[in-house]
Amino acid sequence: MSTINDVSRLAGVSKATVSRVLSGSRGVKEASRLAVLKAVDELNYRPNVIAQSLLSQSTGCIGVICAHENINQTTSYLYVLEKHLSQHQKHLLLRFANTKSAVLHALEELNCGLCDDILIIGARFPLDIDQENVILVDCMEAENVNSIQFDHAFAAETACNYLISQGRRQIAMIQPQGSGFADQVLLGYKHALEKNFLPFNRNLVFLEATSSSVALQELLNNAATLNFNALMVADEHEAQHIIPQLQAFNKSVPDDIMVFSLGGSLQLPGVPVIPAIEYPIEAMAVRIVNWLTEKTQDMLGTQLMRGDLFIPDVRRKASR
Amino acid sequence: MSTINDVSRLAGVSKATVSRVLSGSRGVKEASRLAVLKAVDELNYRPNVIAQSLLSQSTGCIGVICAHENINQTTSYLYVLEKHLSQHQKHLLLRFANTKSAVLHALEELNCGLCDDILIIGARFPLDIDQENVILVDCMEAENVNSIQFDHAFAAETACNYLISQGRRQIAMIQPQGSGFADQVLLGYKHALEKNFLPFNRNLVFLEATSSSVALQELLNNAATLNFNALMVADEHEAQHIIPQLQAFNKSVPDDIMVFSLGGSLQLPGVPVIPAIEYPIEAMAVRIVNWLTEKTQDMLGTQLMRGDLFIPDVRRKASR
DNA sequence: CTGTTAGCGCCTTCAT
DNA sequence: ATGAAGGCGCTAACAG
Repeated sequence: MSTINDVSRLAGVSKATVSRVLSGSRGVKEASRLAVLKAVDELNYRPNVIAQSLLSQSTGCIGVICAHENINQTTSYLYVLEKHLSQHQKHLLLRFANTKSAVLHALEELNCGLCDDILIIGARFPLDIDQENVILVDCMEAENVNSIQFDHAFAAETACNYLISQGRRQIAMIQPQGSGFADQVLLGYKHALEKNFLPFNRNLVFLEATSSSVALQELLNNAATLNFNALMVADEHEAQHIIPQLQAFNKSVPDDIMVFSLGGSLQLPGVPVIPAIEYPIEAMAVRIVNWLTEKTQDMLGTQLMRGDLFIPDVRRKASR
Repeated sequence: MSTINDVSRLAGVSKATVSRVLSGSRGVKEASRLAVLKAVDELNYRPNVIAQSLLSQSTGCIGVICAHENINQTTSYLYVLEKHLSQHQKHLLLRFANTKSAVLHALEELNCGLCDDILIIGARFPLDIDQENVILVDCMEAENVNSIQFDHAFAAETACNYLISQGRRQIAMIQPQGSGFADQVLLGYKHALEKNFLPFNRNLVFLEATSSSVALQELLNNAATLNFNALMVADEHEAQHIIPQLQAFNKSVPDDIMVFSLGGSLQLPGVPVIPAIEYPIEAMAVRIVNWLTEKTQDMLGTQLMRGDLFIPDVRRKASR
């Protein structure tokens, strides 16, 4: 790799002039400007970003630590994030970490000059971090200033309302252990019931379920008395586990039981499409990039991010 | 962030001594060693990797450009790669790029001092790159020295043999346009037929299919005469598109038609599990990391990577 | 054993 | 308009 010295020598000017030409060339004689450009082209010179980083004290690298349990959930995040970051000449440095210690370890490794800022996404365990350049996205227990959180109560309320509007008044709910949002979800769930003058049945609700399978079995064992006709689960992944089990018990989806995902739908080919709350990843990415570039407005933590209600289009079921 | 100067000042030694203590401290008086360590701890000092990189001319960053069409395919790659890379203190710099120009653009941006080496994964378009520090993984037309390629002919042959062993002698095949491996796959397919003394029926094979849907329709329209009972498709994604369409035509899978994926199975919950050729990602990651760290053995291009035959365990169908 | 010196490649004053 | 010099934070060679 050729350096600025090579260029300056070949062009017969000083390093300073080369630098000037390459960064907003103003106050440079046209002749030397051309000489520099020619030398640059000849040597195929590209300024070393590391040296620039050392000087500017910023690398343009954003560390992204994916703490989500199931990786498929993160894929769409990553794709959208990378798109927005690269549009702003920022680089995405990827890390996976499923436990608190793993996250902290990754944080340590990334946070020693390599990354300007760090995103932690989808952690389902408490994470007492309070660094200025770290922002938590969809993590639990983030009283931190820098965080983007989802409005799970609102999601649950919307979901209930939708289900009720579809004639489903016996709504069961399973939240896996350690989701971290059980109380918020329960709040929204209860709100919706209250507003619709429906009673709250404790036996329909499984918060902190060790196994969603077992919770489902318990629901099914009491199906005769509970008589539930809708089931809210945490995310698409859960839903796709649950649905075959319902079918195995001769419950058709959605006719007998409508399954609703509170955490987005993957919409992969081959899997049944179900109604869901879909969090606007694009909008989130925009908010993140804004914060990364502006750094002034701390509009991150001010308001919870609300998802959209996604309803499967039955007509398009078979099409691509 | 505190620098080595702060530490040396606080510890009352020179920068050099600090550096010595932190990197394989030998030949340092115990007293000053402890003083340095104390100062380091007090200031919470961590050496700036950028400055180190400038000196060592290597950043420990590996650029990974995902050129796969469908992102879900890349997720498992990324996860495994990141695991192996971070174990070797290397960082994964992620980029998505679906077109040749996008890949070249990303390459340009990553290849100016930021990344030591760059991986391009799953490009389905020709990519005439010949840089020492770039390695192509599962890309088409990689006569390049640095590449890991999959043995698609072997995969097709294995697939056919398996299908024939299952009593499926009328094997259809759909390869999407621009997969880049159509000829290799065809080779393996023909080999298997020959070795089993089966005739080759041109109408069963769709290479360079603009739309796999249309190809399937053509197959189904001629189902009476073709009478096919197996169908090989490029990957799981294709398979999950195809299967509902088969079912819509009252063909049951796998009873009437066994669908086989030549490019791995995602094994997501909710989607039917089908037989497939599964490429050993872990082994691939090991090979890649070996090359990145050793750089000596060019065992990358020497042999094609062969996949394993994956057969769904029917008994476990309903379990997690 | 330890401090001084000289750069890694770049950019930014400060003179000229 | 342009060159020389200094320094970003660190390490390696060279003296002591």
